Amino acid sequence: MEQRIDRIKKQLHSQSYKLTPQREATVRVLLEHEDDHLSAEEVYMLVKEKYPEIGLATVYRTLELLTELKVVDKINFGDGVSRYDLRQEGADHFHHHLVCLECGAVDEIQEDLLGDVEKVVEKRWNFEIKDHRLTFHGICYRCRT
Amino acid sequence: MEQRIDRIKKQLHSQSYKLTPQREATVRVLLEHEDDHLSAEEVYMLVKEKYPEIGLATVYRTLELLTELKVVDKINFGDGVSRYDLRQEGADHFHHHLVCLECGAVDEIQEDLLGDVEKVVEKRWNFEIKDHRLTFHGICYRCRT
DNA sequence: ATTGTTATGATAATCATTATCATTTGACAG
DNA sequence: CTGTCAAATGATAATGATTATCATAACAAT
Ligand SMILES: [Zn+2]
Ligand SMILES: [Zn+2]
Ligand SMILES: [Zn+2]
Ligand SMILES: [Zn+2]
Repeated sequence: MEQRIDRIKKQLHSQSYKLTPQREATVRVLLEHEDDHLSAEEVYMLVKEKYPEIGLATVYRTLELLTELKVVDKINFGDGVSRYDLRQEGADHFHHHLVCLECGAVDEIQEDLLGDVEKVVEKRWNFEIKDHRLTFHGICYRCRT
Repeated sequence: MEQRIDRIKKQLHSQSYKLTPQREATVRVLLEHEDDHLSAEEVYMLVKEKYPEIGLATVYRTLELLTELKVVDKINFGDGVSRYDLRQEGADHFHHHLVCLECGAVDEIQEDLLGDVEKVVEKRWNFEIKDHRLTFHGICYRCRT
């Protein structure tokens, strides 16, 4: 945890940003909820517990900054809000998601399943892939009877 | 075109919805811009050209209805708006997208590249796939020097 | 201490989408 | 034909997420 924050701190410094207490509190919340997919409002509520004076705008700004630095990914599952998802450290690809139509759960697939597909796309469509988003919608293992 | 509208009409009727002039005008716009990825506002502007009395709310309602009927798919590329994409007729899977980070172009991949991946997900994660969303972000063939 | 830059918090503004409601349309019964 | 009723529409208000604004605070570097 502390080392992870330290590395994010260094990453911020390398672009001459500071790790202010507000930003650190926000990063801690994200780390503590690594498996969730929190909206800005949800992050705000959680950060307030450890840093009650923080403003909503600061949370938005911090999330935007972390997105720029590729510490988090901003994703959208079609409900009205953006959600923020911590990247696996050092992962060169963004993980995939399983959204259950029954119970709404969002599970993650960390494995890179797209290696072969990406080769095909690069070659056949002459497209230089930088990133991807892959989400499956269906029925999760819990909801299958 | 006409046959296509006729089939959509039947599909509507089968759920006891009517193909009103407003709805037909909206469907025509979608058919005429099959390769684009229009926002509700953009559809509204285009429909107004042939049906100036139409209201924005009606366009939203029609797009929602067509989404329900799976005539169109609602997608989100991360700019602030939802976009509506006509499904290939009879296609059981939703096509994929190539978003260019350079010029903003959105190209389509109609082939189903995910067959093998989906088998793996169904088996290894015990997840019953109903639909998917796959988007690649990168540099398109036009922008590669 | 002075200056200048960056970050913050409160709040207003924006903008896409949804809800409301009076009116219109069109199918259908008598 | 009229009258009736549910569905659909259009104008507009309301909502809700996100962004912009701006005065103030933090803080590093003279
Ligand atoms: Zn995730
Ligand atoms: Zn489930
Ligand atoms: Zn498309
Ligand atoms: Zn391009």
